Amino acid sequence: MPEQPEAKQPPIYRQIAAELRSDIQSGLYRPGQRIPGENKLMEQWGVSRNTARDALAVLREEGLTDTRRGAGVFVRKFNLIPRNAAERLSRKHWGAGRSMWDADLQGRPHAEGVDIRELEAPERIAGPLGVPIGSPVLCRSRVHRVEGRPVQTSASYLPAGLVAGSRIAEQDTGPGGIYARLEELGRAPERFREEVRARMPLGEEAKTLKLASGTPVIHIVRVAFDADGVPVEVNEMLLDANSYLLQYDFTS
Amino acid sequence: MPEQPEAKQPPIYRQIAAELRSDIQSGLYRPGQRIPGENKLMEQWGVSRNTARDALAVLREEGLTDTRRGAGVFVRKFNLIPRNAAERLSRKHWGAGRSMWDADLQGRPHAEGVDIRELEAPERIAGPLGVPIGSPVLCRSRVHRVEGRPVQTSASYLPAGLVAGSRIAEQDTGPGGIYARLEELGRAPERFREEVRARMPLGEEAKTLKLASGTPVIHIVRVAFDADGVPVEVNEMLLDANSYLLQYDFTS
DNA sequence: AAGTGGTCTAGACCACATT
DNA sequence: ATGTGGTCTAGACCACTTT
Repeated sequence: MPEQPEAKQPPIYRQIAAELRSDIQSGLYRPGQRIPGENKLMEQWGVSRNTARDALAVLREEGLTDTRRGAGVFVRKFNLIPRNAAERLSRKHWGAGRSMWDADLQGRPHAEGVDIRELEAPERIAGPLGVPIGSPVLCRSRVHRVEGRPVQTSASYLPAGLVAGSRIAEQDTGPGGIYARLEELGRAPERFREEVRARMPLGEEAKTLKLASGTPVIHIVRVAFDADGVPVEVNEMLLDANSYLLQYDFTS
Repeated sequence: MPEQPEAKQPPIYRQIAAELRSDIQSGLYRPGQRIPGENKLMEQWGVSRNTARDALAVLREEGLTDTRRGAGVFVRKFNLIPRNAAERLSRKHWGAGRSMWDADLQGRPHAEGVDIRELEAPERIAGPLGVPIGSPVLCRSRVHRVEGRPVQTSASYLPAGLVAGSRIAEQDTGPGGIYARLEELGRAPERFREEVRARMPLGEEAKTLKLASGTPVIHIVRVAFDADGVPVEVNEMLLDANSYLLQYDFTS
């Protein structure tokens, strides 16, 4: 009698991961709750430390768990900040003297310090901004925080010639922010384009956003155009993907 | 003389990863090119296999490299498909009898097989679609491919009552697709909202999209509203984040 | 046949958090 | 003080790809 070829089993560490995953998704382990760690898995499954680690690494890379050294492995909690692009940038927001950032948080606290410098436009900025590579641009960069936790970095680039002498180059840009100032210069932004990518953070990015592993970043490049269709600002943002829900409205 | 406290070095595997990363970003290793593998790193750095593996795992999780068993580790190539939401869904596209999918690819080939079934609306669909949980909906799901490579899964949900008897429930929905059929029913989509998240794929998702590890997915839920603001369709999509560049245009 | 990455064991020591 | 995860070694065998 010919032997039935056994269906090839996945490796042990994936079996362990699969069981833990389904226990999380079934709600057996709830968000914030602790799941079996390396030592427990070594016992329960009779595997070595590295194999148990491999299993836990799968879940960590899937973003399902947070590991805290010395404490254990915990089911991750999510807390999405809705970010409606059109609403944030509608004239009534900056026209009324509020900052765009307020729109996201609906009044929640946020600390910030703006770094302002003039530099030579790198290629990825010069292109969308419609200026020659290396030409002088003003860069306003900052880290956005929610309850002390960094969730986004952003850098706003404007042609140096455009903003020279305006409050845009100052720490406090005044009521309505840079868009209100651009309007005073007769270059109010009319149209926007956002380009959105998602990828894993590089070493440095993960550090500044304090990202747990298994957390992607959302990379947004927004170009603001004035009434003549001329770019006036390029804003490059990096968002903690576990903290954001992007919303885009449009019509046919 | 008091000793200067040595700046704590990062672990070896991170040092190795950092060097390889900068060699990739500096262009020393170009996309598609092979980088030192486990055995090479064991030699060069005098470390054990697992430590070399840990270093390569960092790059893999950052999405910088692809590893091919038996072949080696290679710098990843990117090939972004631009996806302009508004353009895809503009009336002139489906009005002219073309499928939305064509807009992305500009004529590039794509195979597809649509799976059609009626099921009870799960919570995450029923909510946006504005129907009770468990009520009957038609689901049209498929895998989108570019040059044979799966890059997206999508599932379109419509209230069963709305589409009963129309070609929407058939394999071939006819010229202009389901949106043209909805228009014939007097329920043409007027307004859309897309909600965009990014996260790591779960085990099954990674399999169907054939995702290399270190590749996030972009999760889009699009709701289409008719002229009265009533939802007529919910489309849930999962995109290979390494294959897509999303574009959104809007005005202030 | 030779080389590559994938899985796994059995130990060890460390840094950190909790008790 | 104890337990946790983080790093690392030194082996081993396997599956796969390339030559």
